[in-house]
Amino acid sequence: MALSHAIMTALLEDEMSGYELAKAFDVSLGLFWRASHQQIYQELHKLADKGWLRRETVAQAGKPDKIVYGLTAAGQDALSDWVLGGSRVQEGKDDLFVKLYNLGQDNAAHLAAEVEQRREKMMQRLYLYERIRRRHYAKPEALPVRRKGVYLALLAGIRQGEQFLAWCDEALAMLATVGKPGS
Amino acid sequence: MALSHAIMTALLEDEMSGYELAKAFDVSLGLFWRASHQQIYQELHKLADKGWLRRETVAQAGKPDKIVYGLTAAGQDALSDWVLGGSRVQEGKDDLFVKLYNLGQDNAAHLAAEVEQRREKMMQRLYLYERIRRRHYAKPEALPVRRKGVYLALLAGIRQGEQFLAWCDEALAMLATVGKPGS
DNA sequence: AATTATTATGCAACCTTTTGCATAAAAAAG
DNA sequence: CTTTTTTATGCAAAAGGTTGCATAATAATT
Repeated sequence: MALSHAIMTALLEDEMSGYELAKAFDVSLGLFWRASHQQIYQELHKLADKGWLRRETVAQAGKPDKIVYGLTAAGQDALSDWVLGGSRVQEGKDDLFVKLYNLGQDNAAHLAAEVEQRREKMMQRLYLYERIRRRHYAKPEALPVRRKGVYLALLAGIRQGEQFLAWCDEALAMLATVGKPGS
Repeated sequence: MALSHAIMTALLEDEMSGYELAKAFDVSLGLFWRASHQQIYQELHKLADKGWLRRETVAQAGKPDKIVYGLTAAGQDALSDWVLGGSRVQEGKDDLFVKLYNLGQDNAAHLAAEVEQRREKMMQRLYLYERIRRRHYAKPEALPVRRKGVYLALLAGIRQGEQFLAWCDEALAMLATVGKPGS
């Protein structure tokens, strides 16, 4: 289970509340590791109980109180150790590829529409990636060490997205020939 | 939940036992949808109870009996309907990308080793993909409709894999500059 | 003035997936 | 002849993740 480590990683630079973490996950680490707010709140409790996070209630003007979490020394150690251990990969699961195994004249149009939709979504995501890249990672060689790692992760996302767009185009071209009169 | 539909998809062409399904998942659909044998056996029971699969015990010479499953008409209908519905994507989760956010002089060598390992694994997988492609999908335009879909899924796997290899090379180059004397 | 959106946290039920164990027959290896 | 591997199926506990609901304060909208 590495959600805990993803959360601690997000807390490396800034202290944050559960709510802020949930939002940060949507635009940064979350692009590589999705988590719902329920999961995050639960995990924060566990990590605080373990002594890897410190919790502090902060009163705010004009907003409800929040509980801000920060890494403890023990948390930092645990995180460092984890990085040096083995990695797990949980391969993604996508209905679309299973559906393609069921391709036929009757569903070719529907599948093409789904591919088109995915293409759109990926375009939007790539747009976000590129904006982040230009703003924060324009000169990757000049970055401080830790940020170079973040850059590499971002780069993986960009490359994968671009490749996916190209595949969508190929798939759409082939799907267009299926279910047409001349086939 | 689409494991059930992945299983039914695998049974589209051949009837199979749970054991055979588990092995087929390792080299075909399973490249897009991982499932353990426990999951498969459990799902087979559910699908048979629902009436979407037919079960038949087959005695074998020199081997234990097996239970062979095949799609029923109801199962085929359910599968067809599912293809026309909306899709779900469960994005993959990979410790490696989270770890990259923790890059530092102390762990750069370890992370490089992990990337190198991934590269190796992907090379092997790509080798398998390419063999399948050459043997069964050499002329994609000439394939029957359903097989064209399978080809597109395979193509996605190949393209993604090739992209990943390229990323690994870039990552290794950058990681090599971290933790070195001149940085 | 009433409704909707945002900030903020959390419980509980359920579903899915993983992990560990158990059984059993036959073939292959040592 | 004993051990290991392959074929074949399954249970049960635990972990991980999703869905739905609940609360509560303030800000913004209609």
